[in-house]
Amino acid sequence: MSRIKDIAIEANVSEGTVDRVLHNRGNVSKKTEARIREIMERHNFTVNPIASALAMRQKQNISVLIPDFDETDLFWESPFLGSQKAADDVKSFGIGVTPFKFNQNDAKSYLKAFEDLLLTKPTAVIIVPSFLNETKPITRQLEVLEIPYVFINIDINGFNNLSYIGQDSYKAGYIGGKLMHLKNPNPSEFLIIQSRHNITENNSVTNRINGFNAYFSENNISSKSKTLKIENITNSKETTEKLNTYLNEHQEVKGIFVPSSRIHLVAKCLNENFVNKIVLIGFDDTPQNTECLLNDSVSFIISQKPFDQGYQAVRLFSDYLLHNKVPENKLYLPIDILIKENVNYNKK
Amino acid sequence: MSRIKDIAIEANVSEGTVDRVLHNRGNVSKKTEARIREIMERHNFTVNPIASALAMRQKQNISVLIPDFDETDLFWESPFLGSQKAADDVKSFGIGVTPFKFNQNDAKSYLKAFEDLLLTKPTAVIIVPSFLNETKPITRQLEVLEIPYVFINIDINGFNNLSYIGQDSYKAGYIGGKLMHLKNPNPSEFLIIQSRHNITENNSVTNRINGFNAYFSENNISSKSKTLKIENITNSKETTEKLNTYLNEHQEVKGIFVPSSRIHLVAKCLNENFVNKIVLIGFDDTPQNTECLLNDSVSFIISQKPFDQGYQAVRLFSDYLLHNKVPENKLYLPIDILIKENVNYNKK
DNA sequence: AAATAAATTGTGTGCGCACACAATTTTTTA
DNA sequence: TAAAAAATTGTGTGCGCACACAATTTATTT
Repeated sequence: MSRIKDIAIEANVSEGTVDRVLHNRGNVSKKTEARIREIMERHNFTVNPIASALAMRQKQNISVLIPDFDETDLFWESPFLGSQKAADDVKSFGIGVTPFKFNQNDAKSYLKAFEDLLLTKPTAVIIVPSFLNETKPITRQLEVLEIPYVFINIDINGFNNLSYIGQDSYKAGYIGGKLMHLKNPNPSEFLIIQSRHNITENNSVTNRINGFNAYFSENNISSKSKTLKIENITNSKETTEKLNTYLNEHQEVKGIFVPSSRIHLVAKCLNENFVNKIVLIGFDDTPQNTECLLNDSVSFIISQKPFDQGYQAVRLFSDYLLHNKVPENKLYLPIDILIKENVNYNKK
Repeated sequence: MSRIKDIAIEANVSEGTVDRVLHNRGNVSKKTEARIREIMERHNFTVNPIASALAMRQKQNISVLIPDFDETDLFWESPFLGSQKAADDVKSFGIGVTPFKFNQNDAKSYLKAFEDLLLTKPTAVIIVPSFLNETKPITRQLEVLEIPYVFINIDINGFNNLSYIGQDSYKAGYIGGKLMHLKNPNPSEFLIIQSRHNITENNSVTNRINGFNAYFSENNISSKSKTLKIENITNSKETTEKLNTYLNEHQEVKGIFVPSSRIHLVAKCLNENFVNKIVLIGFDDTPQNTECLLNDSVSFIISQKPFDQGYQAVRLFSDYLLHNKVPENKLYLPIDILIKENVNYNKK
């Protein structure tokens, strides 16, 4: 592998000159620049990233704008851990990764976290765009400063994000429909549960529901679905009451589809007599949901690989910042089908 | 992040001494060694792998002993590509990865490839132990030379391999049983197909079959399975004849389980009139098998993540060689359940 | 106690690159 | 044509570590 020194010798110039054309620093005559470029190309020259990283020392700084997590909702822990793992992988290349957390129920905290973030002068930003309106001014600022950004988990359009990393929600919902049908091959009725939370959150829930329903219509299956809204699904009393009341009144319901990570709440609130009769399908392998698979209260969990979202986003930026590698516009992660028997092999 | 220099200053010694204890080179009095170790631990010191790699220059050399692949059997392409990808990730750390391929039907080529491999003086070896008997002398040589080795894909016991990276075959077969049952909830009869090839190859096929059957017995499901041996499954004529003759004589068969990557051959040879009546479940998302999912001839493919096997093995050794990180004895990869709708998201 | 051997510790160089700064050459101006 | 300015090119240092080699201290022998 040829080094800057080798190129310099062959071009009959000093290493500094090669360095100049390499980094487009200018101040090189067109003639020698052309000569050097030719030699570099001929030798297929690439800088030794190791030596480069060592010389540069922590120059790149990736910031992550991500919802906070606690015991009641651990979902966002995974992307966070993923970004940490990736940070560990790339820290030797002089890339730092700094998380900035916000309350996903409070748009103001989103803006506030971004302010803090901006003060640290990041060279790239990873965003979970929980709030559509507030995301506009944020991305505008980044664009003015020429700081590239990607979205993870929530795929919103009309922005100049370098890439989106996450699930194809529609397809994931579609798979949910297929699995539900698999467990209930005969024409049946299914219940889709929505919570207030889902509405403000993002449109991936909507896409999942559309995908779920599309499976049945596209395949001419006469099964139908209805939607039950539970304002505050984290409130056990409300959920228990609404859910079981509905099911008592609609004995024809054979399955419940929860297009969010809250399937465990539904499983918990379900009356004993329904547990073995109704098929539950939900999203995201949080610890609580995993537990539901293991105790047989939930049949399938569709995972959107949250860990990988964080991990890949950081790696994507590393490649972009270090090697100018332009990523795909959409990086759809695998849609994992988790059951009791394979869920434990997916732990990180 | 503290450097060797910082440790040296605090311990009141030179950098060379710290270096000695760091690499266990000896020639350090117990007293100062203890002092240095204490300081390193307190500061949570780790060497800067970048600087380390730069100083060492390509000293580590990981060799991979892996079956060859061609158009008729692309399975081994994935682990190969995985190792290449990982090689790319770590090459800057001075780690080279060299593949050595053998014919998986020819034990001699296995030994021959190993001979070539040994001549390159590898510092670590990744092995697909296709041949049990021949693996013994191979590993013995490695042990004499104190070269660490791991197995991927095929989990054989009684060796001093640093780790095994691959699938839990039994569990994967068990999941195959569950999926088969899901598609055929009523008591049914299933057919398991074995080829001569499987026998010499490895015991993961056996484990998958055991797992498959275990699902039914453990859950008190009265479905039964029978085994059909097809000597040379790659021979279309033989396969077509044996398969359809059997099925004609056993109309009660509702599903076929192929515990190898050859499900596409079965799908191809299946008579028209059986295609929509019999559920097919197989392993490994090779291009041919993927095609079968997409054209609905196969219901489920269980993937053992062959790409990841190659990738993880190289990464595992990197961590081991560079940071002395001792790996798990068994690194079981996720068991992916692939269907028509999610198979394309798993492409690399 | 001096001489020798052994154990322990210190020093210097290079890995390939980035970047500040110095030196040189070329062009422009007076 | 000499002096000043601009353009171009060269030089040196440090990033943190590995490792060969040199220097020093301590233990052993005569």
